Amino acid sequence: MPDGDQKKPSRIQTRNRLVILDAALNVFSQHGYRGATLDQIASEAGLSKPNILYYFQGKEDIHLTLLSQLMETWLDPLVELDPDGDPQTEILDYVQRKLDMALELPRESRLFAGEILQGAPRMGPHLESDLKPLFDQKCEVIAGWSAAGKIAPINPQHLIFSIWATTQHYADFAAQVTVLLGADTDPYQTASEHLRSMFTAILRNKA
Amino acid sequence: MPDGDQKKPSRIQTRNRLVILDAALNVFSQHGYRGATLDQIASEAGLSKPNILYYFQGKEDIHLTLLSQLMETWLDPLVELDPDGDPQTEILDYVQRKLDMALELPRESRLFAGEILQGAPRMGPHLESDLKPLFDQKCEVIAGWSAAGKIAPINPQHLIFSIWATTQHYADFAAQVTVLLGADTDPYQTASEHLRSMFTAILRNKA
DNA sequence: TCGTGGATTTACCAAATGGTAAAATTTTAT
DNA sequence: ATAAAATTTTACCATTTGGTAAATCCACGA
Repeated sequence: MPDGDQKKPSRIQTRNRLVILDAALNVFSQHGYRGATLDQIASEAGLSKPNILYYFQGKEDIHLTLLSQLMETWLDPLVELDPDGDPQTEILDYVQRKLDMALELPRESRLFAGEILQGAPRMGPHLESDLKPLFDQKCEVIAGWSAAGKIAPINPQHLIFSIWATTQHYADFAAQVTVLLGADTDPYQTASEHLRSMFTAILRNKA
Repeated sequence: MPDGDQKKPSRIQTRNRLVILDAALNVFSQHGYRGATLDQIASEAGLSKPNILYYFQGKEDIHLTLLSQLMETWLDPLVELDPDGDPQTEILDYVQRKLDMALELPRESRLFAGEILQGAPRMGPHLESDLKPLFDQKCEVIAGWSAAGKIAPINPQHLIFSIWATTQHYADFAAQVTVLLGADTDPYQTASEHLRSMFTAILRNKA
């Protein structure tokens, strides 16, 4: 009997929890936490509302589960940034990985964006405990490269912000991008080229 | 008797409509359209719920009014980009105006971001009719500068996306920025310098 | 000062919301 | 096959939601 189950989950449990989380990702990423309803999640999951509450303790539990799972995926591209690799390559590859992730997981990107937009009320602690240490660590790596003259002098913190902003923009603001580029245009190719050329210029910059 | 009033508004009307819109901006920008409640808006405005519905036809009317008013303000910095000015100066000044606006009007930035994040269900038409023509026009200006060799070769559409993304990031993701930079650090000065140096590098780029 | 129309409050309402209890059904191990 | 456990459904419930009707209050010009 699930909810706060300790034993290993049955096949049904595993399947239904996945189905519910997938449905919840659709709804939460589209309407935000307060705008999402259990009925909508239930309907999208093809289950009854009480059935959903059999697998999760409540609305907040579902949301929190999604955010926790997402955090790992989300930090992954930054984790892979290798202090011993070639600086230029490492950063450009990081940009590419972030862009790929935004385009492959737009719902996740929007869920994250929505939570931050609302002041991270349910994710503040995760930011402090998971994101900040990694961020600080990688900032030092980039600062080291910068100091050693391997890349242009640059503020590492704001560089990372710029990478996040420009890549996630294509997921979070997809509705706007689509209108402005035309529904037929696929932004991926051009976006990828633009970002590569842009961050190349920044890392080369001599002033 | 207001609501869809035709005659010129009284002092009380003007004041209360402003108070309501300000309160609504707080609530909508923090919780999104569906997550916002009339009770909350009323409470924040210091008025009763029926009193609010005396001035606006309903929740959607308030939201729509906010978005319409916002659109003008939001396009303004781009309107000011002068085709006859010095390209480098014009673009860097545009970046600066966008950053200033994000830091001075964070609620407006978040309201806008939230609406786009949710697929622009109530603003799609405005994007097509107001934003797109201006966007296309300014893209051609930049493309002209690029073709004339006055700035580096660059994709104008994605350049503008990058400007929007990097500047609005400081308003929309303020919760994250605050955690990562430390609550005591004021991001404005460093962000401004970073963005100026970054976009300078891009516009100078020879490849 | 008094009437009139604008402004506000009180008292509601139907629908939707997150959630629960318990009965009914299905799965699983024996 | 059958009992026990896991799963799902049915029938609710209290609260909140957007919104309305009507009574009341109040400002202000004649």
